[in-house]
Amino acid sequence: MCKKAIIAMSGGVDSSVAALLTKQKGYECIGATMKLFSNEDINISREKSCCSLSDVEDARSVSVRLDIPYYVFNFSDKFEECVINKFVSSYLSGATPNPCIECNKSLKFDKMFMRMNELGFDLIVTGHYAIVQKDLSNGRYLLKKAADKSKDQSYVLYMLTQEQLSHVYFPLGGLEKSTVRQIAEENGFVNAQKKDSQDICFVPDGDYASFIEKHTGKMSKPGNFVSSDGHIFGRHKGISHYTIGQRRGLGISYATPLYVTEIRTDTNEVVLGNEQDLYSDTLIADEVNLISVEKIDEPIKVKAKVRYRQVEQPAVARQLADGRLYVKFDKPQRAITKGQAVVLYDGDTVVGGATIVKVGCFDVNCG
RNA sequence: UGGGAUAUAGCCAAGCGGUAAGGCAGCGGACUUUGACUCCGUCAUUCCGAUGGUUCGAAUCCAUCUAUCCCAA
Repeated sequence: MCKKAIIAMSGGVDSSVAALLTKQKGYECIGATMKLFSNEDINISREKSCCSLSDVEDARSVSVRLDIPYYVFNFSDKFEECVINKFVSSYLSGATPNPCIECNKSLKFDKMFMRMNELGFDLIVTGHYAIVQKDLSNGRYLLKKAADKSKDQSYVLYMLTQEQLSHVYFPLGGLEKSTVRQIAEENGFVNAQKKDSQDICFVPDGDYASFIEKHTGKMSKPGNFVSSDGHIFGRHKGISHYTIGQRRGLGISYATPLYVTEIRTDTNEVVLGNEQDLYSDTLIADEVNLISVEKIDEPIKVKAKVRYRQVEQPAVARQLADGRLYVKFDKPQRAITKGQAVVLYDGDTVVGGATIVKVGCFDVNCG
């Protein structure tokens, strides 16, 4: 019997080609774009966000060409609740969130799954560059890096559960990006040459700090830039304007480049220091999701990365008694940041990941 | 108003008679489905505090003025 797939179509070239490939595979397909927020609300042009009118038009155009039904699902309430609110509160608490991961977790692979079940479909298909495989030895579904390592998106998919993995399909996992564009070209897709998306979709002008001010209705609160030994460099624009490791936009002239090394919410201070002050080798992360293993009883050697587009670094990981993840890198890493995700790899396989909550150079003895 | 010192781009700063380094900040771009980092480009078109002078030629030497700082009063 033929599988029924919902293609999550953003309007971009990747998900469009994913739809084509899924259809070619003989699945019964429908295309769906998630309406995540109202563009009017955030006062942006139609061109640049992930579910703007023009994106919907592009997705619809491709769906027509593929002769598959096309729908727009309004998930804006959930998006506001799960992505935007978390994004804002994370920044206000001095952390740096990754909203794309949260969106994948709460929308693409959760809300969309509910819709999939309601409609009696079997699969969610997206244009992500990653590979899902079943480990025949233990029956677990594995998430692996894409063939095109420069486009690999397994990092932003670490939170997929076994249940979700058993119902997703990533047709682009084995393809090069250039091939995907070529396929789009050959099939006359309107978005074949459309630029890759970037920036936060609901903050297309990149000014997320202003977005937070508008969303909360409160102006960010200026405070002092200080050094670790208490010297005051000047005034900052408000904690949410900064992230660990940030260099540009500080507006402080100094003999050497200055970087944000610490954000102190209690005193509303932003600590600046040198490049070498940014390195630390240990972190603790919560909201753990493990994929290739059920749990980590004994410390395991892994490769780990603490941000998208970082080459994985050797580390030892283990779970603490409370379930949180403890990761110690062989070598100190630059600008490990609270709120970002740490993702563990065993070769090309994602072991699991979690949200960083504590960073430093320390040891944890209790198991 | 005795003595000493310094005045170079938004900030710091090299230059020591031969036609204005560099760093920071800023700006532009590349990279990127998060924020960053990084990389590339740009940033004093004969005003180098001002005015004169010496010299083929001065930011660099001289004089005066102005400003600021320090020490004495």
